[in-house]
Amino acid sequence: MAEMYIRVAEEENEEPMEIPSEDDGTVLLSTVAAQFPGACGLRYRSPVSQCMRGVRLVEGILHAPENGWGNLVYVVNYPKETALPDNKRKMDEIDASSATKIKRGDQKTSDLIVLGLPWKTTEQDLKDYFSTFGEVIMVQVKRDVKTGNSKGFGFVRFGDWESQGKVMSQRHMIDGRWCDCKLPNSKQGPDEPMRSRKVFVGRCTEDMSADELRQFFMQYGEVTDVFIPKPFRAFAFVTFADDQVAASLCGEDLIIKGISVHISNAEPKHNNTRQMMERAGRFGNGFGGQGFGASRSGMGGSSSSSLGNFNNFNLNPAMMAAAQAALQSSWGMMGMLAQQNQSGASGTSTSGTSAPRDQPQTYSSGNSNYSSSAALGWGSGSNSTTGGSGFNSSFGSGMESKSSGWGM
DNA sequence: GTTGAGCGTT
Repeated sequence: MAEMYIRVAEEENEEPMEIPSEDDGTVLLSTVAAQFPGACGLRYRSPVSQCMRGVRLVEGILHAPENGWGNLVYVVNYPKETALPDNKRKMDEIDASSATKIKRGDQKTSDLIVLGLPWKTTEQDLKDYFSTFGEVIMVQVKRDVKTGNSKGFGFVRFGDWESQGKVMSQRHMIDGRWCDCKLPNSKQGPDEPMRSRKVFVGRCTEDMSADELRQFFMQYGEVTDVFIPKPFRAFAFVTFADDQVAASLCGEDLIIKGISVHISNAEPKHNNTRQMMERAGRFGNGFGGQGFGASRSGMGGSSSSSLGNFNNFNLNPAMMAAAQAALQSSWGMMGMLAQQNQSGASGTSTSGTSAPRDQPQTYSSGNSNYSSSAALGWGSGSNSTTGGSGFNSSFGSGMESKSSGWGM
């Protein structure tokens, strides 16, 4: 079938945009969503019945009505009535809604990190590419100071919120590589696990591509990220723009390409103190025999000082500081392994290797290898002034050592 | 085979 376009608009009487179809005459929901972020379907007014009709949507693919797409204007469906993008609101509505929007402060743009850049990509290349989405007010390519080589990532900032949203909601082919644009870790506030926007997708099969997953999950809400570990491990992560969408899917079994996958909440990536503490608590009975971090619900709330939670245990401040230092240092937990038995210490160290980039990379920044030989003594000895139990008990489980951000 | 890469010399 020859290339064709269907006409799509935000509202029935608004100026339509032409959206390309696939060779087989279907239209991908992702194609629609690329122009209308958050779109979850299409509808149209039947010339016969004068009623609105939904367009058939199967696993991210929109199928033409019986007599083909024709010249009708298709109207975008959004998951919720309120999801209409602000820039499409009518003027009087803007005045009404902008006050609350601005008060919430979620209109401000932020630097976005651009991951996966080809080594050769320059700031000019970035600017040229991203300018098609809106006004670009800053681009950077991060380089090794000594060599001047690109580190393979950069930053971009847009002048307006809508451009930023659109850029974050899709992948980008830049100089021949797929790149992702996300909020950098430094800008991601601490996110309560319970309100995570990311879900874990278990029982994936190898033939489910990231793109297919994105198209599938798009029906529930705007998808901002899909992650499939390589090599294949039968699971994936899908991040939504809206935490409520993520929450609503948890526990569900969904059928993708005929396969039942299981959705559950994504465990936090263990790379910050609190999360490591919580996790540590789940393994060997850590501190004072109490378990450590309590359950999520128990810990909840205070996004501020994660150390505050230590007050529940009889550890003196020096130990608390040292504990945090140890957790964040490249020694990870190893430094804290007391001379004791390691009860559950086989751990889940993801093979610290691999640089699965398809371009040769030579100048890597090594962080890694915690040689298990050196055991810092953490006995009950001289440190403990508060008498109580020290760090005697085992602190098992291989912890990774990197420290960066709130990866959710 | 059910828990993830990489994050900014200001």
